[in-house]
Amino acid sequence: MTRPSEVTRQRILNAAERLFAERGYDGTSVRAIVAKAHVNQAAINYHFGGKDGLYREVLHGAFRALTENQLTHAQATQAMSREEALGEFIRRQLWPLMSRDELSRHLRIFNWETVRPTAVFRKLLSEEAAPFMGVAVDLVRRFLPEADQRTLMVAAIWLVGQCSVFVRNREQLGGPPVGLSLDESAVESLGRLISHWVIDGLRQAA
Amino acid sequence: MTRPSEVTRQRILNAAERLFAERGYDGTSVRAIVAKAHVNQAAINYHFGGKDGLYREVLHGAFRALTENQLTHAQATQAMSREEALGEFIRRQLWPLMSRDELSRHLRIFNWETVRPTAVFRKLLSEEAAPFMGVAVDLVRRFLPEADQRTLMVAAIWLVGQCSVFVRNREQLGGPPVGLSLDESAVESLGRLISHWVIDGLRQAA
DNA sequence: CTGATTTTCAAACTTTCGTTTGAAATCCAA
DNA sequence: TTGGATTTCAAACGAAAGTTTGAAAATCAG
Repeated sequence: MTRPSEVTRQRILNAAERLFAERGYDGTSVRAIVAKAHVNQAAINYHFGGKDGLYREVLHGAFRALTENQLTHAQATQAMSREEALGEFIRRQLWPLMSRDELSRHLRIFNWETVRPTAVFRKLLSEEAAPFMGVAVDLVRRFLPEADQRTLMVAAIWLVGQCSVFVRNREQLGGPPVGLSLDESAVESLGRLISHWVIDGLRQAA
Repeated sequence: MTRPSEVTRQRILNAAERLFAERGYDGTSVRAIVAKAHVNQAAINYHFGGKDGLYREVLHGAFRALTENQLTHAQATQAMSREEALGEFIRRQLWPLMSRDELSRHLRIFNWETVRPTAVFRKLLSEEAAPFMGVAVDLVRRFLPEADQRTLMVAAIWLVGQCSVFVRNREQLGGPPVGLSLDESAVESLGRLISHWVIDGLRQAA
């Protein structure tokens, strides 16, 4: 295990993550990656066994970072009231709107996968997404204590989706015909609005 | 204008729409399209001036069909109560879950554009999406008559996004760890749940 | 039917893709 | 320092991409 080779690996991973997030797997060429990473053409095949292996590694990294981010903050919300916890959850969902570059990048990679899931991604999801969904289920359960398993699951997915339309389309929302500004204070008020609607919706439903 | 050439055009458009929806622009080769359409390799360049021109045409067609579908049904909801109208809106948003193949295909093409918008798509959106958003704005205005322009717009986008998480991820939701069945009756009850939460959320907010 | 126009076709062209190759350079334990 | 292993490098390979070409076929007005 030599150290200098590790910086090459890391340079490739870093460049690849950015390009895969920006242009997707098909839209990213190996030559574009090695150019951005300032490494040799053959380095990808040497270190990762090919474009596929590199992508697999990037995907794993993004997934690890995202779940880690979610789960660490989930503990903090245990002590809050259900309304505070939900507001906090939604605010964190809106984080990518505020130039959280790394987070946004990881989400973007997932967005590509949403359109056309890779086998690798499907496996990753089915094996390791349970804790992530568990956080959302626990959250809605505090509003719907009597609901059955299926309703809880639907509510959890619904909750996760509340912000995604804003996060996913933030570029388009800025221009016509919407013209929604999304600076820091705008995102704050957006979070308040969504929290308000969601809390009232779930409260009544109980 | 000769008629036989029109069937070639149409065969190409049909095959291309399916493949672009399934695999995206980059993932679809000209050779795959002509094979599916049973036409000659050069036909795409002859009739559409290239892969780009063909994609442009497919995108326009999908957009036209979607807005048309939305606007014709919007008139029918004018006579309903605001709750009925909203329930109807949400039910229609869930349509693609129930094997509305053509609709699903058009939506899928848009989903690819959401990840990485084409210049063509951006132009299309900024010039022709206003009536579409208008329907949603009119709908939420009946719940929030006193709200300002920006709040209405946010609420409209929020409303449109209510179902997209289910529609967009329907493949993954079937498998672990979620295991959500989405047959006809399940989609019905899903629509009722979402309508319930949204109506209560907006009603309280007023 | 005739002749000009439109449309189809097989084949080849150019470029770009991911990958392979084998030698040169570098590294590190002994 | 030395010698074997690891890592880098420039170059080339074969496959697949989008496009072009020019002749053959089909079409339609007159």
